[in-house]
Amino acid sequence: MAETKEEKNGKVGASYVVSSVDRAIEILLTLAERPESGVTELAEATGNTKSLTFRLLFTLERRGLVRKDPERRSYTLGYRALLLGDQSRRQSRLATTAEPILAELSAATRENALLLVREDLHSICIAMHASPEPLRIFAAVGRLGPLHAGGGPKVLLAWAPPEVREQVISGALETYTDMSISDAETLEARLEAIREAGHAISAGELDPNIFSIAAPVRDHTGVVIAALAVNGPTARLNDSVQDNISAAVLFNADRLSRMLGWDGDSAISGG
Amino acid sequence: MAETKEEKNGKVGASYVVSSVDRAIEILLTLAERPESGVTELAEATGNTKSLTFRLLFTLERRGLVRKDPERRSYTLGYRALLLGDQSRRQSRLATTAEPILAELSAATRENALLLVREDLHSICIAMHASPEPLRIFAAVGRLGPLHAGGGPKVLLAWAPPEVREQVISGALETYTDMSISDAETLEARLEAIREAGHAISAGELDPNIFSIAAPVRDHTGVVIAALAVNGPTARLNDSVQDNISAAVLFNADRLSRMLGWDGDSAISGG
DNA sequence: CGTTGAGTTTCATTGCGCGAAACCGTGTTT
DNA sequence: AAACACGGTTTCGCGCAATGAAACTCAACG
Repeated sequence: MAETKEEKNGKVGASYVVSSVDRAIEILLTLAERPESGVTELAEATGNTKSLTFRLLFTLERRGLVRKDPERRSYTLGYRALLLGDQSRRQSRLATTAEPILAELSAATRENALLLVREDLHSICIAMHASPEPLRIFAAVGRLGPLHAGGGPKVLLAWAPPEVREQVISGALETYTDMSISDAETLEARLEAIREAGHAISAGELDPNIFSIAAPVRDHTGVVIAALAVNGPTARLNDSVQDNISAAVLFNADRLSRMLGWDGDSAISGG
Repeated sequence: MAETKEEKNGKVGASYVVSSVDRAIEILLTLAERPESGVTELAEATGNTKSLTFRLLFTLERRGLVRKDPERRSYTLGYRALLLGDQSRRQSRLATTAEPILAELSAATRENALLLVREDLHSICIAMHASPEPLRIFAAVGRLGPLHAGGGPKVLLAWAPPEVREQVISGALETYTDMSISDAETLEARLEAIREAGHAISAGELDPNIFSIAAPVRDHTGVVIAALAVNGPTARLNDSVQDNISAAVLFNADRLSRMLGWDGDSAISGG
């Protein structure tokens, strides 16, 4: 293994990366965030030449991962991408098991219910059920986030292996709002508090108007593998609502853990 | 444009395709069908060398499109693929609009409800709602199928542009069961009948135990852009069920068309 | 009818993708 | 416990395929 993943040097991280493939993926991800882009626009966004961008799009289109708009002036993600997303979900025991729980949790709290996992030094939402309310937080499955801000992410970080915690804590703690934690010691203390309490409650860390309440999900070995979270507009949060949501999140996180084969004690904090 | 897509010659279809990207996509698609594959297995399945397969997987993993199993002996689609699938759906007006209709149609008929579109000479399912029954057809979004077999595909073909129809009809009509249409004239007659009736009913063409009832969906210009279909086990099909499902499919296909801005007459058959 | 800006195509050059083969580490057989 | 088998990983060097630059085409606009 050694340093297959030595990426100290910003974006260069070469080693075994096939660069054309990497650039193609970048185009797909760009297109995911910004549909209806043209060749030139994508070329600029990804920093590649027009010719290359054109050829990559051509390749992707042939496989159905990308689709030309009829009017022939822009590209969008193609229907074949649906297959990848769908199969990815099916292939994840965690995501499929969580689905009904997310539905119930969302119905009970009337807010978004999400399931997050950690991937390297990021959090990623792998499943979600949207709030029934007209005013709701927009969230998308598959998008990367930080580990040091927000309820779900902090839960993941609190129970992450020490070397991960250290890397995050000693790294640059990006601030998103003036509620974001930017100080290493504060963060460490908060994580300890979260482990103690068994869940995290945060508000305004990623966006001033969003709160999030989250609890850890364990696999059959007791390791924390995900965070079950509820988030919504802070406008709807008050003490009694907070207590209700906390209880629901804790209950359902525990239930999910047990569905995954865990039979330990909810109070343990090892990870 | 000219012959950018000249692929007469089987698999070679070169022109603007960046081959490493193409092979990477092939790995993703293989992984979609066959999770938990190892490097060697994938190398054999895709006909590439181990080294190349390894490098491509490495590249894909770095981007989260692929994920190593903890025990380090196999790969699975990664969580980042969820983003592509999800965003692809969101970006498709058709798919998002159809979602509630599929849910209702499935609930009303107690069978799978699907929405299919044509992509070149294939059909592809872009959205579906599964039957509530324990015995149900397994179907996956994003998978390619033929145009000449099955209810939905035949609807797509019936209203496809003439050149597409000709290509399919004059091509090799693969047979899946002994009910599959393998004869050009029979197919042509069936398509005409489908246009006449405004919907298609077929049974056992793709699989001996599956029936399918489908109707066309039109966009605001009146062009047929999709097929709304219900499929299920032939064991549950009888005359009255067939009538009910046909009515429900026709009604909902029309409703969907109108939600997409069509305001013409259901009886027209132009494409 | 010129101009602009997009997408497309050509071309030549060379960097990097690629296959072959050695290497390593783990689990299995004797 | 040594030998084996099998998958994943790494190295190496060749040659071609990926790439950037620039020409070209075509619509849209005025």
